[in-house]
Amino acid sequence: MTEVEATDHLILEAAREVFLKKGFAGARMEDIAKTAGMNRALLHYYFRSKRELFQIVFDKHFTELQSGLQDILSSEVILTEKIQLIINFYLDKLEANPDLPAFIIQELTVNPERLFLLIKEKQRLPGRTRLVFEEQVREAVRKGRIREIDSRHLIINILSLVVFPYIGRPYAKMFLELDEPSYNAFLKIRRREISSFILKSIQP
Amino acid sequence: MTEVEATDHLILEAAREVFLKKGFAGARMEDIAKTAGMNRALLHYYFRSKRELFQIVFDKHFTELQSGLQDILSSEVILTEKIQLIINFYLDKLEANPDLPAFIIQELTVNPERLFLLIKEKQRLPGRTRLVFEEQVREAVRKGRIREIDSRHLIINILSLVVFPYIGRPYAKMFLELDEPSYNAFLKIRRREISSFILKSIQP
DNA sequence: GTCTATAGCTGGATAGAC
DNA sequence: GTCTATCCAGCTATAGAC
Repeated sequence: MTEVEATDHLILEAAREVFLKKGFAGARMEDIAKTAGMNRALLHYYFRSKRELFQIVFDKHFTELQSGLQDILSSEVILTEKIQLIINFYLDKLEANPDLPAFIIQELTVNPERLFLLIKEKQRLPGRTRLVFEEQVREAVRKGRIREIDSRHLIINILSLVVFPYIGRPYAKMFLELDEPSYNAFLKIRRREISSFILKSIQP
Repeated sequence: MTEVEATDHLILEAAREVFLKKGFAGARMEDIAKTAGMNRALLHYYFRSKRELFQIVFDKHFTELQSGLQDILSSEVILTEKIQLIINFYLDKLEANPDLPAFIIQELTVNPERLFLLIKEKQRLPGRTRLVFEEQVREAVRKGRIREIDSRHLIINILSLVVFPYIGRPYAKMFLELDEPSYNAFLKIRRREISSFILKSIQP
């Protein structure tokens, strides 16, 4: 790694940290600079603008999540195991980056057009992989292995149960009256809870 | 209603509209003023600051949601019906105010301390009503009417399934490749889907 | 009460010395 | 490449005329 690459990397790490915690609007170039151990001017020397820096961080995280999900959806494993894989893939990511969902959702809400550019760029429309999953669900229903259910609702249900406790963390903490460590413990146990909840609900 | 009250009300309505759509940081006093048909100076004449205006709007919506939920949780109806009531209460609110969850979550994420002030002010800790619900769930489990489940996970599951499709709307729309009207239709059907999903998953 | 004008601050971006 | 100094836009908030 050359020195420039190393500095690039240092800045991107700092940017990741600050943007994930504060979002685009809330983040200050000053904070990123300090975290990276330099001043604002140098930041702008390496990356023209705040927006550019943000896009790099955002695109990396979003693409990682999305292509991970699509890989699993289009893979050739039986339905129940596939559901398990999705849950574990997401929860692993979220345990490592608890702020990730809020970060992504907030940006998509402010800036929904970006999504289509990103998807087109990566040449990977969700439709195709979703159709594979849809067919698999229909097949399972036909064979009587699960109850009648629309695959779109199923996938949204899975994502809801996995992601909401992270986006809604401050609310859930208050409601359940748990402090940070207790809430994290709650989330740990929850991994198993989500699986059985979903598997139970699609039983024939 | 006096003239002052009418103007107050006019401003609060405008503020509600703008804050819900843009959040605190994204909202501009100029936008609120225009929506209310006046200029910024007059806004400041009626409400000292942007923060004050925001708090009024936020507190009203949050308290409404929260006390509605607590009323249902502590009411005396059987468990399955109670679940149904929660789902319908939330979905009615969300259909009328699709931006509400993102608005609330975003503020709580940036400003979690406010929550405790709000709760204390209203003299209404969630703990007590949660305990009623907890006991009800335990009772249902004991009587073999539902399977063994932790009431805390159950309530978080319900909220997840109801709220996520609204917070994650831009993501879900892209993933399911639906335009705005189709997605709204999807959400309409979903109301029934959520009920059966939950009720199925807690069967003994 | 309602307006115009403007003060004052915050924060992204750039110039220019080293 | 890295820094200090500075510019400038955007926005909240207030002063002051009417």
